[in-house]
Amino acid sequence: MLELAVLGLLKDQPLHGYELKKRLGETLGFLWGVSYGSLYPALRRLERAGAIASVPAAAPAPAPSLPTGSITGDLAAARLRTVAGRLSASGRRTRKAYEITPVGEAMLIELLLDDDAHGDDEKAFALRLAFCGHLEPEQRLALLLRRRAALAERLARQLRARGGRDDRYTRSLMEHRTKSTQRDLEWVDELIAAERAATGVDSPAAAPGAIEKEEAST
Amino acid sequence: MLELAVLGLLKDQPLHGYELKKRLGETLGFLWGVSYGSLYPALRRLERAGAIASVPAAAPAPAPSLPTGSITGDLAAARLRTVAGRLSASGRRTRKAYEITPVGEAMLIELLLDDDAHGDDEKAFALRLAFCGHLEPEQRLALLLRRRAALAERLARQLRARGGRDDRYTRSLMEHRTKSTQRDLEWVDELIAAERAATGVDSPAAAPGAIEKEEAST
DNA sequence: GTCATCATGTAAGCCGTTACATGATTGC
DNA sequence: GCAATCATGTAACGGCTTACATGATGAC
Repeated sequence: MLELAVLGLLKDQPLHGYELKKRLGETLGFLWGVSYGSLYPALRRLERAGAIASVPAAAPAPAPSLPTGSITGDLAAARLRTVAGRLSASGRRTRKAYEITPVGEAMLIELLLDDDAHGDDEKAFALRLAFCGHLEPEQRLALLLRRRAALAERLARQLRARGGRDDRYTRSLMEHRTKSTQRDLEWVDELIAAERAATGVDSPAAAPGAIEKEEAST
Repeated sequence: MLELAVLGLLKDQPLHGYELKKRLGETLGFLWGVSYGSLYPALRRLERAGAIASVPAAAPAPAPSLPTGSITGDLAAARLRTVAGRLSASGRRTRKAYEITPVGEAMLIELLLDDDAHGDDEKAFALRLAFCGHLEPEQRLALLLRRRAALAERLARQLRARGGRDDRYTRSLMEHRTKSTQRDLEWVDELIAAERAATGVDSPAAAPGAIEKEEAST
């Protein structure tokens, strides 16, 4: 799961560990916060697997002039820009930026499609959805449909599960959970509808509607 | 977290490991499914800590005649009743039922109140809510208020977090998550209101309104 | 020169999982 | 006796966390 997040972020641009952690915590932070103790080992694993490579000298593009709002964050960003400028001239000092390789891109696709879904299920889907822009339209649709099926099954189970603890609070909890699942289902249905509308309704003859931007090359 | 669930279930009645796992998977299953590999070690830990005790000969009350609906389940229940009848006469054969001790009840309260909340946060609260019937009304209210605060803070963070990946899917994801948090907040507010209505509005002078049933003794 | 921050990493541990091993009871 | 299920456990591992150790850089 961590690997999926890392590859997804590196697909956009090369980054070094520290910066990766920040993005994982800030821009993707509504998903989860990672710690160095898992991030750096993960980076080494990915490098050994050939999915990412230490980038030679390219200074990472330092977040196109969007102030974060946090004082320390912006100070850090300013300093980073300075450093990056020097680095492009003299070579980096201590930082190791990584870029994704073709192998890594293949792995990213695989992780996005992989049904196994290690871990949380909720978090796993959220992460996949956040990066599903890198998939082909049919693959994306398949991902959404699988999610829909899982949610539908869960809802059925929840509606069936009239048993066990009959406590005021437990009941309220179950009810709330069922409603949540229903809303999740509706949401995914909207996503599916939007997807179908964009790609050509249903038939394999797809209309050329580009949703956002889409690049596939290295 | 597992310990909280185990103690909460044992507070109602003595159970053996196998049955505990089933309840964790069925009646509380919307929370999570535990495996023997964590359940049995947890039981031994709790026993060593003096929180639970191997029950001498008492046959566990086999779920007061509520058919589960599942064929195998009901068959198993029937068999269990037979066995239990024999056991009460001749002593149990292989099963080890556990009952909660006063120490365990104290630990249960502590775990319910403990703010640390190891693990998932969502799951942790769901679990606490499922067993918060064992708390005093003020403690329960405090638990709900803390949850409310946590959700409010999360919502503020989510509303603030206008940055990072500006991707169609990520945006939809963030929006959906924000809505979910809002609904969770509303739900908790309802619970709080109900709690206040039941205990005496707000002042420490509590009205004697008993919501469900409430026992405190061993 | 010292402090805050950037930056990389290691070690130990937690909390859970899957897979495996074992054996008693009961229905057929 | 054989299979299914009830029932208890162990071993190995997985993924992530916290806490710790290290050091470079720049601001003052």
